[in-house]
Amino acid sequence: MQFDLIDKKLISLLQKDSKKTNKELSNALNLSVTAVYERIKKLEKTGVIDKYVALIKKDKVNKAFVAFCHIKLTQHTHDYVVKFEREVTNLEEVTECYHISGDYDYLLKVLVKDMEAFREFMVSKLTSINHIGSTHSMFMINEVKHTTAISL
Amino acid sequence: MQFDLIDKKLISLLQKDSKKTNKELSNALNLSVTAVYERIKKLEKTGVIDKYVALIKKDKVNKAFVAFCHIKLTQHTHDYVVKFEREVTNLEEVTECYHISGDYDYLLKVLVKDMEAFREFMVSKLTSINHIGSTHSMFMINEVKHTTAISL
DNA sequence: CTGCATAATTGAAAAATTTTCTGTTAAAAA
DNA sequence: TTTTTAACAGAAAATTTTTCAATTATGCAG
Repeated sequence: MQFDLIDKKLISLLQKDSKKTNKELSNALNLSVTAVYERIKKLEKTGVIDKYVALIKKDKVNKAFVAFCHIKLTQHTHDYVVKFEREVTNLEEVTECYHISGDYDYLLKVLVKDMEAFREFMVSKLTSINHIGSTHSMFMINEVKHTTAISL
Repeated sequence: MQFDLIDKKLISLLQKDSKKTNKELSNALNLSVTAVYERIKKLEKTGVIDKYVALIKKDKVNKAFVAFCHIKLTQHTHDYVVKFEREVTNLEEVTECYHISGDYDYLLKVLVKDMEAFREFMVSKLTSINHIGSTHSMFMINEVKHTTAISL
């Protein structure tokens, strides 16, 4: 699907605040409420808009400690990779896991309460997954920028 | 603020799908619509819920190429740090920027169209920021897991 | 344990929003 | 130019959010 300027503005607005009413959007876009409604439906149907979510402040729910873990596997057989990926996905502390190029195979984002919780996570959860060769963790000192919005 | 089981379920549901109606939520939680409404309002007022957003599929908007950039500064004077952080924040390709511990100072998540666009980003945007000592980039091969939901 | 104050819950009414519908206009294709 | 299709607008219908008044639960001081 291809976007005109109105679509781009609309997507931008919805990425900032999905609770805006169609009337508010229609004002911002100089369109009728129905036109906005139909455009949004189209964005949903074509899968441009994946879903609508509430974003939670992590410090309000005791998950202010963020770690980035680089992980290397011992082997890269299909079975090992699939198993590793499944087990990592099932860890609730892991919010993101990317297979990446470079020295390490994976990059994980891990959210926990504090360093102690992270230690516990490493010892009893992460390193208990088999076939992990080595890990290297970095800790977030400050979140300079973090947006879910993609600019287009 | 402190959460009971209902709050936790509610937060979990809203993190998955913020478009659920209060009636649907009230069914799932065995509560009245108003009770759900009041609980949500409280979560918003206390800042637990930061905001509501639409999540876009990056491959649908030509931003399927994801890079993680490690960056080291030449110096760490207050001025340099502040300036770097401001300029990086202003780059639309950078969706995330974390000040981190370890060998490098920052970790960036960069969204662009393809490798060529990334090259252009590096040459004309990122490295044109002063006081960058060195960079090390990794490229996403596959997104194994990526959720905005924090489990609690 | 009792009474008071506060907080949470409920159902119903009111207000606002979403969704549908019909017809019109604009744009693209024949 | 004519035909077809897509996008748009306004109004009605359906649904949802929000407010309101009253009730029930909860915590605390006496």
